[in-house]
Amino acid sequence: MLSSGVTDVEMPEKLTIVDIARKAGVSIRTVSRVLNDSPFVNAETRDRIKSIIESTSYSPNSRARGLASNRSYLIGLVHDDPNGLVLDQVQRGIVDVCAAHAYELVVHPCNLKARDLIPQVLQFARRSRVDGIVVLPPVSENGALAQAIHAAGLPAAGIASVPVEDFPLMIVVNERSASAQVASMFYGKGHTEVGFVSGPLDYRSAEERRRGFLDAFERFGAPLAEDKIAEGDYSFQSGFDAGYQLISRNPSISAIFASNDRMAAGVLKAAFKLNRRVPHDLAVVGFDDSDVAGMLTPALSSVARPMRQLGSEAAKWLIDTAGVISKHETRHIDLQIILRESLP
Amino acid sequence: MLSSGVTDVEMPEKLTIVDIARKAGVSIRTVSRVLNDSPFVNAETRDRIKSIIESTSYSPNSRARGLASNRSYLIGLVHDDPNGLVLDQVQRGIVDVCAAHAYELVVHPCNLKARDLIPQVLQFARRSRVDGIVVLPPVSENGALAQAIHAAGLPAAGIASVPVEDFPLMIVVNERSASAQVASMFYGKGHTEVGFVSGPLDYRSAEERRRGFLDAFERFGAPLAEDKIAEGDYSFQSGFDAGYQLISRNPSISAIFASNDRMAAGVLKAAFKLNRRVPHDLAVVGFDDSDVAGMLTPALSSVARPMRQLGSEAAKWLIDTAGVISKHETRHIDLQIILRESLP
DNA sequence: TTGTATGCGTTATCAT
DNA sequence: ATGATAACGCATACAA
Repeated sequence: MLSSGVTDVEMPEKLTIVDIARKAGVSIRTVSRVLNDSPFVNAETRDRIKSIIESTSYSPNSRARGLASNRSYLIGLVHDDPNGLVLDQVQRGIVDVCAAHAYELVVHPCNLKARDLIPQVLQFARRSRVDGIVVLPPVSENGALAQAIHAAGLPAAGIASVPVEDFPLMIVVNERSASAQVASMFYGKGHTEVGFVSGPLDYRSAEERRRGFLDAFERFGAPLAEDKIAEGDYSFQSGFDAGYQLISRNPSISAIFASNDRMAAGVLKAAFKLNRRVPHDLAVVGFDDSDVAGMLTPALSSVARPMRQLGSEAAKWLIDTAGVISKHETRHIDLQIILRESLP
Repeated sequence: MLSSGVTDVEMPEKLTIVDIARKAGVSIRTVSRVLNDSPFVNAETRDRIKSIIESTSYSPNSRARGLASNRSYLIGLVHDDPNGLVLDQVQRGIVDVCAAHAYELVVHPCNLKARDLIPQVLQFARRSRVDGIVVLPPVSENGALAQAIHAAGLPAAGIASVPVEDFPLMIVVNERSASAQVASMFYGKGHTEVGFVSGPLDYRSAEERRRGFLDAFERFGAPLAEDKIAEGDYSFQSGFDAGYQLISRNPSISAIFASNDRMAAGVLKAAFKLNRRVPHDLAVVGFDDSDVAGMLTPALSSVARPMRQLGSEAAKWLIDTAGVISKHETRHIDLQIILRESLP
């Protein structure tokens, strides 16, 4: 079976549970007990076996394990184009937890706009036989997908800005309230004439951020006029266009909140073109606290989501419940605004 | 075995090869042949079985498959902190290929500076039993790790700026020559007084980029003086410091090449602080063509690596060779410079 | 507390 | 061209 290629040197022969059992002079059943932390093992026996396992580089074959126990020890991650920083952080958060439980992380980048998104994701789950999946926004906002996942009996943790039914674990990132906080900061610092760059309104996150910000200003008795609101599509260019429009049409504007960092970067550029100095003439705040925030000139203040922690939480829940889901659970996460140069 | 939790609705019963065999009125051996594209099957029988598989949502259990064939159908990705864009692109590139071959991608973010990096990576490979791994820079630059991986008999594809021995497939990204191209562009556009911001010289990539750029200017007969070279650590702040120093000490400088986009962003900021207009007074070029490049003001020209394609190539090789490595192979990849506003 | 034996869903050897 | 059947490495019902 093994190849005879040139690289096929004496690679350490694969040990099995049988080898360990023989070395320890016990049956494989006992070794299995030790591997699975069964309490019904003589302490001394357990220690002996454990030390043997330590000294050899034995690692139980998770495929065999999964085959016997009907689990895969795999967690899936389904996402589409979050900014890179988010992706890295989430993955690390998940792996942090996985490593401690001998689980692995399988990733499935997908295309939110694809017609066959749902069958694709389901097929991924079937093929890989992951024990559960973590779904990131904006994919997580797709209710039909969540429903399909649920119907397939696949444990899933959704991370989104609003509760999405059908996710057994729903981690709701409180973007609306964070956006309201941005409004408060603006208002508190004396910005009464402000602009808002919305994301595409078919994204729930965009809607949340919008409502949070606009409603707050209404409560302050200073609702934004139509011409102080622009809709972008989360792209840099759309942010530039929106910013350019807002600023040139409303010379009195002293602050702009953009629904993500990309668009905020576009606003900064528009301000530059229009000779507005940030933050002197115009304060700007973005959303995501992505990689770029600190690299822009001026550095961008932004709303941060603790993605690594969220990844860990989701993974921990999936592993702990081990497929036995007794009831759905919703958690709410509050966000923090990272202040940099663009909002003094 | 199955839980009785509330979510445990009628989930589509799992079909096995036995079910398919029965439906088709053949033995499982024949179904297995079809699944593995064996030529020794009657065309008609094959079609019948295939259509049955299509109509049911049967998907072979890769765990059982792996157990029997001693493969996992898993590809591992080992990396540490490339910029997020790189990560997403590489993962998509790998998954593109994996999906077509019923493989999955398992990720292992690690810490390059960790003392136990090597045992950690090896343990990851043992535990997950991946069939092969892709190692991204800068982790791939660690020769000792490559050696250990090789000694463990684990098929691996390394992506780095220089050939690293012991990687059966070595994809060398020609960063030196790309950097020389940047030098040529500078020189061709009349920039003779230029600055260079190097990465930390214990990174091979930093060394390559440095050599490429500096050597080129030597060949032009315009070698850079010491005070036109600064060393950063790939961070934004170090780029700012380096840029500030270079510009203030050398008022005549008309172009700066920074070894990555983060530092280039810092240079842009330094230029801004020192009232140099980019690109009018100062041209700037970065490296990575990361997410930020297009979002900076002015937009940053940068050297791009085709990470998605590289991911695909690496995965394809790992899957095609299927563990049977007859000889080591080295491929060279040329890069492209993406021109934006910062280099007119 | 420990061991025996069966089965998980495939692949692959050996028949036929 | 097709079919029994023994692995593969482990978990677990059942015995002891």
